[in-house]
Amino acid sequence: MTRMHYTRDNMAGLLRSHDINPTHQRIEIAHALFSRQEHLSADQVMAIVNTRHSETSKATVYNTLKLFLEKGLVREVIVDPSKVFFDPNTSPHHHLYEVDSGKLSDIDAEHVQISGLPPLPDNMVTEGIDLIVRVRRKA
Amino acid sequence: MTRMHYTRDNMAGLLRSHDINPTHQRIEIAHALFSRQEHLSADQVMAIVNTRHSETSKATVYNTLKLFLEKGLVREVIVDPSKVFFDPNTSPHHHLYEVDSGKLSDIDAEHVQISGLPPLPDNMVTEGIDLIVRVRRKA
DNA sequence: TCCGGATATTAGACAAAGTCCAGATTGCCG
DNA sequence: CGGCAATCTGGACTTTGTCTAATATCCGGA
Repeated sequence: MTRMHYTRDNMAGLLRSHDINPTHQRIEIAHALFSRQEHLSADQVMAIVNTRHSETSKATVYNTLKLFLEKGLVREVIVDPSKVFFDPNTSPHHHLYEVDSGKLSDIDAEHVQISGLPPLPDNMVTEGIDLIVRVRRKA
Repeated sequence: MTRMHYTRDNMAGLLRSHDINPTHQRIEIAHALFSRQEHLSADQVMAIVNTRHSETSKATVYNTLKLFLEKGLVREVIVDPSKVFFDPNTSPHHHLYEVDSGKLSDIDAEHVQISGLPPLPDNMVTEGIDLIVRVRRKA
């Protein structure tokens, strides 16, 4: 996979390719997530987008992140009871969570094997498997 | 493992064995969790404990659940962004989460193998590995 | 028994994350 | 330009959880 530049223009294309109407606010929010390639909470996204002067309302940030989620542009990572993180990396991967610092990083799923899971009932489909390794700094 | 009765008297013993002073409120909260053997949120615990007449304050419910957590009597399950579940089953196991209904059930860890996780940095220790299988009812 | 300190509990104010709504803006198409 | 649909907005609201200062309970010793 070639390294690409996450310019605002490219964001517009990315949004369109996911069937999302690329408005100014949506482009800024996508840019915040993708240019950093980091896990961000809604709060953090709002702070980034509104650094210079307030441009985007809280409601829009939440609506947009939910929209991105539905359209498969980002993933939701639930590791901290107090806030949800949004992950611009949608390729299969797991997470490493440092409980004291709150730092969250990716674990490539490529070499991780999970076996022995019991079969699901017929009327159920797997939506996703989340593997979270919680670590702590040694005393 | 023999089936046991989760009487309030047995709860007192259980608390003592975990180095917890068995007060009336703590016994009631432990009883709510262990007699049901279910995943309960703080809200649900409070509702159960206060069914007949209000007996236990919100602060005490939260304090007590946090205490149980520290003492290793229960586990915390973070699957729903809006609330934390407390799990009286502390033996190694994973979770199955039905996203539409919010129903949460256990997956015994005995036959599940997870391999290929990358090594941790030297100064880190694993606190726990959470595996959550998210399922949805077929359309 | 009574006292004193340590431990627990409480009500209610507070904080943070997220939702909701009704009105204002924007952008597009004829 | 006029109108419609989609989007955005401020702000009120809800929910989950925390904090604090005051009160209650428990227990050991004199």
